[in-house]
Amino acid sequence: MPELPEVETFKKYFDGTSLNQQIERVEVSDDKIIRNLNGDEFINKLTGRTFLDSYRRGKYLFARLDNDEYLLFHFGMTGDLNYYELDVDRTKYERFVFYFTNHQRLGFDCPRKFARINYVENLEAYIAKVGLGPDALEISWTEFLAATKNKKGTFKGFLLNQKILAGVGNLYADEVCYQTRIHPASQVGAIPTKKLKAAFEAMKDILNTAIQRSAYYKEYPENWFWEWRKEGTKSPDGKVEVAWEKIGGRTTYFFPKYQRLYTLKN
DNA sequence: TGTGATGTTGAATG
DNA sequence: GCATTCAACATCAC
Repeated sequence: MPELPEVETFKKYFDGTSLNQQIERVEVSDDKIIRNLNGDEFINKLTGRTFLDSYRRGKYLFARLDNDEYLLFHFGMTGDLNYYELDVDRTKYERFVFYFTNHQRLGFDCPRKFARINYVENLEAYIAKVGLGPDALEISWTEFLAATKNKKGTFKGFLLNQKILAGVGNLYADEVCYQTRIHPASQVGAIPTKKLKAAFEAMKDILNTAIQRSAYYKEYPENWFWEWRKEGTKSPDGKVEVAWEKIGGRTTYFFPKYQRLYTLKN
């Protein structure tokens, strides 16, 4: 689930449920995903604290505490938040849970344990250390264009590179390429500026549309990846069938010929 | 039963 | 230094 629109949806859920309530108790059932603290340290750091607000950058959600330090949620592939009151609503994959003073709880679920939780004392220093680029919804056209200069890598790899711009994942990257008819293996430096501009705008539009629909894919436009990104689908002009390859290290669906491959000379 | 999965990281390679 | 590829992470679902 969690690419930028999904994480933005988690942010809204978190903000709407878990702010301004004191954490009375913390329970850790598996501290594997907590990267820089063990279970007991995590419990000690969070007990008695209150979340005041949150900040999302790309796929990273930073929850600010009342001591001005942060708890970072990175959802990996299968992370999820679960706000509930009764035991019956606790899930099988809950890894830790905050019990608030209002008798509600916020559980963090993660079947695959690829999520990463970090206790962050200094937000700016942390972001700098990770090398996280500007948020995909915040990056300006000028910055975006500048980042493409002298790049020989694939366009798909460019979109997925969180150090260049943060938030685009595998599915949305494919959608940007598809809507703008750019072959995902195109070399970044070979794509005309006009095409890059179209991709930049498509990216913003796609992410915003997804956010408006709360990243709930069943409500996405009918011609989006949920429909075309599967075996046997025909391109809009009816001429080719969808193909897939590993590009930028990820399984990538695209329509050969329909999406133009730009390559640098020699 | 084997395979791949919406993500990141670090090592190895070119 | 840069780009790319691959394995690892841990588990589930098809």
